Amino acid sequence: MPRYNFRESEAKWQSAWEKEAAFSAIESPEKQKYYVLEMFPYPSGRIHMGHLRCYTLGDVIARYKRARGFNVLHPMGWDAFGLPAENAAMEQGIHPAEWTYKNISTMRNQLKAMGLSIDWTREIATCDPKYYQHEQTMFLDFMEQNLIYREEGWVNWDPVDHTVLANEQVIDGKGWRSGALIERRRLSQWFCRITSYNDNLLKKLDHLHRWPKKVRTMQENWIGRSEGAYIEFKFTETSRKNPLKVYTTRPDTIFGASFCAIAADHPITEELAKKNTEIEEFVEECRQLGTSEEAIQTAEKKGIDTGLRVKHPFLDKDLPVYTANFVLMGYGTGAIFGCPAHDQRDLDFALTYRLPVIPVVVPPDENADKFTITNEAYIGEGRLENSEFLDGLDVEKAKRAIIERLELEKKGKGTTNYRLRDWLISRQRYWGCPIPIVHCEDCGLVPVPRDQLPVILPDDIDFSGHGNPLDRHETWKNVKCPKCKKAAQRDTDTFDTFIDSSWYFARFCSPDSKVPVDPKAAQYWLPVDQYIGGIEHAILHLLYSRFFMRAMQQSGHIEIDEPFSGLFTQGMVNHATFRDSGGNWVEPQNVIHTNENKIERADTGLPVEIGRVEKMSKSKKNTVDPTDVIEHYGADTARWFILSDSPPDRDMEWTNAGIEGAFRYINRVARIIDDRLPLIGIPKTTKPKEFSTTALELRQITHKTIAGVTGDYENFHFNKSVARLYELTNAISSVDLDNLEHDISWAIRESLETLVRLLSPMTPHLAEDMWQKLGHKTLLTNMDWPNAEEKLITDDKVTLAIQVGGKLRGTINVEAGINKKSAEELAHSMPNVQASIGKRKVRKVIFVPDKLVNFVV
RNA sequence: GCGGGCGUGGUGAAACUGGUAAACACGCGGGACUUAAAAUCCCGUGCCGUAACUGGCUUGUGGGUUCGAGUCCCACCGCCCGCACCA
Repeated sequence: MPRYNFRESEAKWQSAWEKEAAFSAIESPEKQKYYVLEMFPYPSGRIHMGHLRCYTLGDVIARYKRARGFNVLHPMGWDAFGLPAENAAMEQGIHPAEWTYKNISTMRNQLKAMGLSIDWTREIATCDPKYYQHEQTMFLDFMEQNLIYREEGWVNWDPVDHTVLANEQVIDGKGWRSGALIERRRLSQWFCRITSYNDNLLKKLDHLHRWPKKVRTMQENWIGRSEGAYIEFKFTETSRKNPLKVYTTRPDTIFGASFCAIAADHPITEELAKKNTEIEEFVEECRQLGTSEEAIQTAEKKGIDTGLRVKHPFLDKDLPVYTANFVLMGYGTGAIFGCPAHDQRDLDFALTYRLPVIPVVVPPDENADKFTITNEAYIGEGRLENSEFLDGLDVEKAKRAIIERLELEKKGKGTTNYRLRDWLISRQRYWGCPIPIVHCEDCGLVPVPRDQLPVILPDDIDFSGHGNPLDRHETWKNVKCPKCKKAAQRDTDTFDTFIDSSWYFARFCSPDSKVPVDPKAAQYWLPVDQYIGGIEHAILHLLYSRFFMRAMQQSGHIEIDEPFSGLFTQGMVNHATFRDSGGNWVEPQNVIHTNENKIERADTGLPVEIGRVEKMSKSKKNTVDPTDVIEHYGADTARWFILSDSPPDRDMEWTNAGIEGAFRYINRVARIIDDRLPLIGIPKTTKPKEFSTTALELRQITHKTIAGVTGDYENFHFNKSVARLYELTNAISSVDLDNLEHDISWAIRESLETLVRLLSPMTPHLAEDMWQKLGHKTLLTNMDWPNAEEKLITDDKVTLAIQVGGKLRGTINVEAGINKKSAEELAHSMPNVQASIGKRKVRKVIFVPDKLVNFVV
C-alpha cells in the first residue's frame, strides 16, 4: 500500500490555500504583475483532457511566477453562450440557461479538484447580463466610432427547418437535422469594421515576439496583404457602359490573358441568371456549395460561358467572360482575368474549357521558343516574352511597368488589397447577447437608449418551432420605437460568441466594475503576459481579440492595443481507439486483456482490435474522464503525467501505463522523504564547512537541477523538467544511508527540500505535504524560488568526442578549457584513432573547444 | 483547393546557435525480497553481426551542402490544425 494518502492530502491543502486566500490577486503598484490566462472553457458538461492539460500548463506557470515574486493574476470564467445549449434545449427540452449553469457548476468542481491556483473571486460567465450588458454598451460605442455597419451577408439556409445553419451544421451540402439541401441566402446583418485595422493588425504582429512564429505567419497570411492592380476590361456589347473591373496580383501576365471570370454571385452573373436558365441553374448549383470557403475551393472547377465578351486592354482581341465557381465574390472585385500559363487554377479551368494557354514568363534558364506549359502552371521568376512593351523585363519590373501604363491610359490602377473581410457578428440564435437595436418603419435603425440598457434575454422561450425563438417571442420582440414611440421591433439576432471571448481577459481585471473595464485595474494587469490555448484558435479568436482591444482603445475604454504579449499553443490529447469485431467503437475502460493475451470487450466478450491513436472524441469513444483519473490517482498524478513525456506544444497520448507510472513516482517521492526524515535532522541546521565527494556530488546535481528546471519553466519545457527531477530523485535515492556523516545528511536535506520546491508548481499538494513533513510551518505556496549556486553548476571536466573523418572513434575526459594542441596530441595517441587513420594522411584537424577533435583524412 | 505545422528505438521522447543520436520515462527480459502475489529494490535493453571486445547500420523517403546533418537546402510521402456561423 502506498503510504502517501493523496485523498486526504489534496483535500487538506486545497482548503488550506482557500482559507488563506492564497491566490486572490490584489493590485499592488509596487509589485511587478504577471497575468497568466488559459483560454476559458465552453461549459459543455464535463471537463475533458484538453482542459486538464491546458489548465495544468497555466497553473505551473502561475505558481512558478508567484514563487519568483510576481503579483500573479490567474482567473477563470465561462464562455457560456453558444449552440450546444440550444441543441440541448431542442433535444432534451431543458432551458439553455439551466443547462449551462448546471454544467458550470459541475465543471467548477472538477477544476477545483485539480488544485489550480485560481482567484475564484473573479469568476465570470458570459451569459450573465452583468457581463454581456457591457457588450451592448460597447456595440453602441463602436457604432459611434463608425466601426459597426449593416449590410447583406450570406448565410446557410435550411429550407425544411426554416433556419440558418452554422457551417459545421452543413454536412456534404445538407442540413445536419433535416438532411435538406441547403442554400446560400442573403440576409441583412451587422458587421464589425475589422478591416479598418488591417494594416495595423499586420504590422503589430512583428512586436509579438513571444508568440509562436507559426501563429504570426498564419495571421499574416489570413490578413493577406497583396500588392496588385485593378484592371478594367471594356465590354464588346456597347450597351454595357461600365467596364468589367478585375483585381489581380499578377498584372504582368496581362498579355497571357485568355479569359475573364466572375463569381457566381457577382452582380452581372445575377443579372444574366434572370434571363438565361443555364446560368440560373449554375448559380443555383454554386449556392448549394454553402458559405464555407473550403467547400467552394475544393469543388471541381466549373464555369459557364456567359456569352459576354470583353476587349483586351492592350491587344486587339476579345476575351470570353465566364462565370466560375472558384472566383470568390468576397475577395478583390469578384472578377479575375485568367492567365492559364501562370496560375494553376486558371490552367485547370482552361484545360477543361479548351481555352488558349499563352506563356508570357519564361524561366531564367529556359529558351523562349522551347518553353511550353502542359499541365503545370509556371509561377516562378523569369523574364517577360510575348508581352509587347514588357518583353525582357523581370516579373517585378514588369509589374511596375504595366501599372504605370494602366494608370497612364486610365485602364486600371495599382492597389493594395487585403484578404481579410469584415467580421459578421449577427447570429440568428437565442442563446447569445441581444443586439441593442430597434427596427422602426419610420426611423430606421434606432439604438436602444443607454439608460434602457441592458436588453436582457427573455427566459420564457419556445424551442418547438422553426428558427430563432427570439423572432417568435411577440412580447419581447414588439416594442415601441425609442424615437417616435410607434410600434417597432427589436433586432432578434444575437452576437457572435466570438464577441464574448474578445474582451473577457480585460473584464477579469475588474469583474464587478460598472463600466466594461476599470481603467486603473486594466492599466495595471493588461496585457495578459502568458496566454495559453489550442492552436485551433490561432487565427479567429486571437485576431478578433486584437481587433476588439483596438476598438475599445478607439472608443476610450482602455489604453492598450495588444491583448496578449505572450502566447503558448498546446497540443491535443490523443488516445488509442478500439473497435470490436462488429465494427463498433469501444470505450477504453471496456477493453480487457485476457490471460491468453487476447483483447476483448468486458461486457460482450467480442474480440477487440486496437486502432489508431486519435484525438479524444465522443464519437470514437476514446475519451478518458479527468475526474475519474483524479478520483483514482489524485490530481498531482494527473498533473505529473500530463506534464511528463510529451512537450506541451505537441500532441500527447494518454495511456494507462503512463498514469500508473506517474502514480508510482508520486508515491516514490513520499516514500523517499519518509524514509530519510529520521536521518536528516531539523530545518536550518548549520551548513558544514567541508563536503565529502558524495555530498558534493549530490549538491552539484541538486544545484544543476535548480538551474535546469528554472530554465525549462521559463521555456515551457516541462517534460524536460520532469526528466531532470527524475534524475535528481534517482541521485538522492542512490546515496547510501548507512553511517551518515553530518555533511551528507545536510546535503540530503538540501536536495530533498529542493526537490519539493521544484516539484511544487507541478504537484502542489504533494509538495506542500512533504514541505510540512520536512518540518516547515509555513505554506510552501508562499515560499520563494530556490537559487542555484554558481560554483556548483559548472564542470571542471569535460568529455571530448574524438572523430576520424567525421566518425566517432572514442572519447576522452579532460580539463575544461583544454587547448587545441594538447587535445590533439592526446587524441592522436589513442590506439583506436591510430588504427582508424592507418596509412592515410591527416589533412586537417578540426577542434571545437570542450566538444570534439576531428581528424580529416 | 489555399494557409500553417509535425514525422527520431517496441512506446512517449531528449539532443542549446550544425559537433558523442537515443538523456529521462514507459514497456519488456533477468535477478533480489516473499510461502506466494502485489509493492519495492538491483541489473540489462536502438537494430544487425559476434563467444566477447572491436565492428557495421540507424532520426518518414530520395537527393544536396559540409571535416561533420536529427538540425541547413531541394523534391516527395504520410499525418494533424485552420479556412471566417463549432468553441
